[in-house]
Amino acid sequence: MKRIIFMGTPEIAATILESLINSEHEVIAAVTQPDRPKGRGNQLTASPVKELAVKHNIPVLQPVKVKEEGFFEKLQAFEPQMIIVAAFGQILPKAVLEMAPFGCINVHASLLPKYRGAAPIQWAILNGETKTGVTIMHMDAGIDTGDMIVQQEVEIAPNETGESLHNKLAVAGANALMLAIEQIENGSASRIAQNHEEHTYVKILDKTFGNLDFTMPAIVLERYIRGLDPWPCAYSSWDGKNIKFWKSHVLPQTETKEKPGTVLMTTKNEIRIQTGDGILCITELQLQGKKRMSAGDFLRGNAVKQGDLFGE
RNA sequence: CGCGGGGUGGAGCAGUCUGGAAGCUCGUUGGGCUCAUAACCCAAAGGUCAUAGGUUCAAAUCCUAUCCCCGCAA
Repeated sequence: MKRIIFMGTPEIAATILESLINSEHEVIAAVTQPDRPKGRGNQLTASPVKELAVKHNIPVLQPVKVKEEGFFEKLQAFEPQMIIVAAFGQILPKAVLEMAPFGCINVHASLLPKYRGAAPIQWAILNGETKTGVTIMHMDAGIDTGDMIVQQEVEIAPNETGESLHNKLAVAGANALMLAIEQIENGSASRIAQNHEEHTYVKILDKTFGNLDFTMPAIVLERYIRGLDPWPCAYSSWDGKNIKFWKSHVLPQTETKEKPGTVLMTTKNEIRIQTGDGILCITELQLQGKKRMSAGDFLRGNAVKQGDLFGE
């Protein structure tokens, strides 16, 4: 039984925090990013981690910067034996990394040393990987470079979305973490250095990333639609309006190539769009201001015609 | 008070500016055609036009308030 300080912010961190709360260990404080204005009306919104912590009466700390004056002392006052970090969103100074006797443990959603960085889940799908996983490691000064304790693989299904994979990894991450903590406690934890030469680093995603470039192959665009679901979401434009894509599949090229982005035809249930290589069939989408709906529903009220161009 | 779109038969939309008998594409049901059909033809059912007030001879349409859904920006 350890006195643990948890640091994390988004949904995946909340899932891991929940498993800690349900474990024999004592979560004595949660550190998360400050509340931010969010959504319509710019309501100040608490992070998922904060919400969960508040629900369980766990003290919440929300430093703007971990390095800010006096914060280290606040942490120290809790006398943590271990610090668990999962998608926290801030770089931790050395003093914090070294303050707990049992160290600073990180949960990362990839099989390190691959996919270091901020968006490993989405990138695994975008790159067409068939498996990914989670890594539990000792944190060091680099970004996702620490020695590894436990790894757990997770299959990526052909229809995997960013959301479904995120959920799988959250569960796997929680399980792997429990195992790692147990091993640390009984002294059996391994400490495997990463093969740094094989590392890859993925960049953080932003909104503009979802703007589909139809000159890319259909097979890649289909991955974008899955991998960027639910955020930041693959989108394009039609008739001057923004339109999000939620579900699609790919057909091999059968006719003469048109300009990428051109609507080749519409059927009862899908919109077929020319890409740089192959045909992308959209089956579920969302027009700005509207709910997401099947392509069939969409076509009943919106006159998408052969020859229409997406993305302009 | 961040900006904006929308709530119309089961689904997706038009109609609202310029008040005056509720429409389109589908779906459903029945019938027909066909070797057959997700195709075609004929017919039918189904809507207090988000809610509550107001203006008017008359409101989906104009005015006021409320509820709900969604896009953008952060």
